[in-house]
Amino acid sequence: MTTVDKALSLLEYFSDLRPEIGLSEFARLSGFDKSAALRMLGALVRAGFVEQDAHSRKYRLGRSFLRFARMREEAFPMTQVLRPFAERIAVQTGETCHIGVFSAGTLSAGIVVLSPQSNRVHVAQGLNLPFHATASGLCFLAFSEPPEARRLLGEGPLERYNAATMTDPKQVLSECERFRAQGFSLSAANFDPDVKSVAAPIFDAEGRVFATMALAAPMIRAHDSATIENGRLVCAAAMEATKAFAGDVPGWYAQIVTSLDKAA
Amino acid sequence: MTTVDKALSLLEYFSDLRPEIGLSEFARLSGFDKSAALRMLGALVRAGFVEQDAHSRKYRLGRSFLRFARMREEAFPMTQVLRPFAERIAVQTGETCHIGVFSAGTLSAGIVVLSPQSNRVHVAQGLNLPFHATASGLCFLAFSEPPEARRLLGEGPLERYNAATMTDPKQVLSECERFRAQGFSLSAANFDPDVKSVAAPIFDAEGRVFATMALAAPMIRAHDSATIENGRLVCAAAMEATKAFAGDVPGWYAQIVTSLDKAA
DNA sequence: GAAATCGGTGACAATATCGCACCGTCGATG
DNA sequence: CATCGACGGTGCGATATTGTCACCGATTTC
Repeated sequence: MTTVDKALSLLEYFSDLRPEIGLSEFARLSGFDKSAALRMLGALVRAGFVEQDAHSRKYRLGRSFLRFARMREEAFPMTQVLRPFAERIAVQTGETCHIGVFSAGTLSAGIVVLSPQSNRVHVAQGLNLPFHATASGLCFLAFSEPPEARRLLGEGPLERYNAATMTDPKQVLSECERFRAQGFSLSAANFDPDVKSVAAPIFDAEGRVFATMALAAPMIRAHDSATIENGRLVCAAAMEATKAFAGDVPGWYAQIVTSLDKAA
Repeated sequence: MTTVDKALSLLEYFSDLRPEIGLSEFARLSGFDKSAALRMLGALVRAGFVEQDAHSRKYRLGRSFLRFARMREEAFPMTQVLRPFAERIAVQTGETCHIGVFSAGTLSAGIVVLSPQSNRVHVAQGLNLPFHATASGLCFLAFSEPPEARRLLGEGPLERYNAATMTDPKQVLSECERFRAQGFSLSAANFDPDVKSVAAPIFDAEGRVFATMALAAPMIRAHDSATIENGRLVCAAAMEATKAFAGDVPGWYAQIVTSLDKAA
């Protein structure tokens, strides 16, 4: 682990719930010495990645992110390209659609299109999507390389969100095998007790999954036939999205999707 | 200069014109050895700040910026708060308004609201605003601490964009003194030969300028009386924006603005 | 008003980084 | 089609940066 890794890892402690962090707090969270943390924070401040409140002396994310995010979207318009697919399928199915984007070890809701219905599932923009307890997360694991999937899950036991949450990594991985064969993942009440979701993978130019498209329905509407149909639709939409993004759909995956279509 | 500084400085070589950079190119641009550049890039890749095209092996900005930019806006909604002020003044004056945001040594157009008129000045989102040749840049210098301003300008000679561009730092700084006393900056044909602009400072919670609000008009509409009126309006709007952002308007600056209003 | 916690500093031993030589590969050029 | 140059990337010893700990004054807590 280089010093740069360590410095950048500090940023991961920020979240919607913890938008400001003090020096000692950083040291405690990261296990680094205060003096080391301070030096790294200094560099992050100089680069504009964090800024310090002059009064409270706490640190928060800096302005540079806005600048670089804009440049990235300009050069490589991922959000713009993927959003229309999420919009279309949200209207088509009447359910909330979100796209989970993987970066630096975490999967989060990068694009959210809420269902047009009044009884709908709400997903907050930027919400963290745990790998073992959401359709998006399970889908990501299912279509990642198995060693990578194991690494992301860790040793376990996994955090429990409610009664149906799977907490054993082994169980999660075996479920993932099923999802991989089936083309999309399923999650019923693993995260939110009243929500049932399906998710399909979006691949990058190297044929690696980097995002997932998910449909989340209130349990009351999620009878089996609707769920299967949603699965089929989300697979088709995710595959189209992959192509629009200049991604590479692996041949074996395209086959699964076409056979799903034939079955319908 | 710590290693973290060096690693993060690599990101500054990306731009709209140079969205992808190879390893040797990085080494040449930065002056670091290839091996050192590679190690730093590795850390940036692991953190999701750059990603590598598997085919061309070139590097580009990564997905993490989207995630952090969203978190920053969520916790600290700068863009959302400032935009309405730019919109209002663009309608009021009929000219293009942009807000220049400073981060990591550069000023760039973070918010742009184009004039409703058909003959209007176009400013690209994210455009770099040179300190010595734009109203925004001059305004930023004028209201920064003088040593900071000198540091940002460098030794000179400054880049020339056309005949009217000031290329001597001394000249620029003396102009800035005038702007500081007057409350807003002026730039006629310094950057674009057919554009005349005014800009006023937006202050952070510590009373330091961190952004500028600028109005840019086609030369044909920019007679003296219109320019002075635009200056007055942009000062008032920038001051309101500062307050909405929980910024601290220095007393002496508020005085200048009220005396401008009285004169009108 | 004493104790704990805060942000931050300084210095030395420990360790990661710098810089160089070198490798295999690719694409252009004669 | 052989050569050349530029590419991305590797391995290693000399060396500069980092980790660690003691300590500082200022605030906050009790």
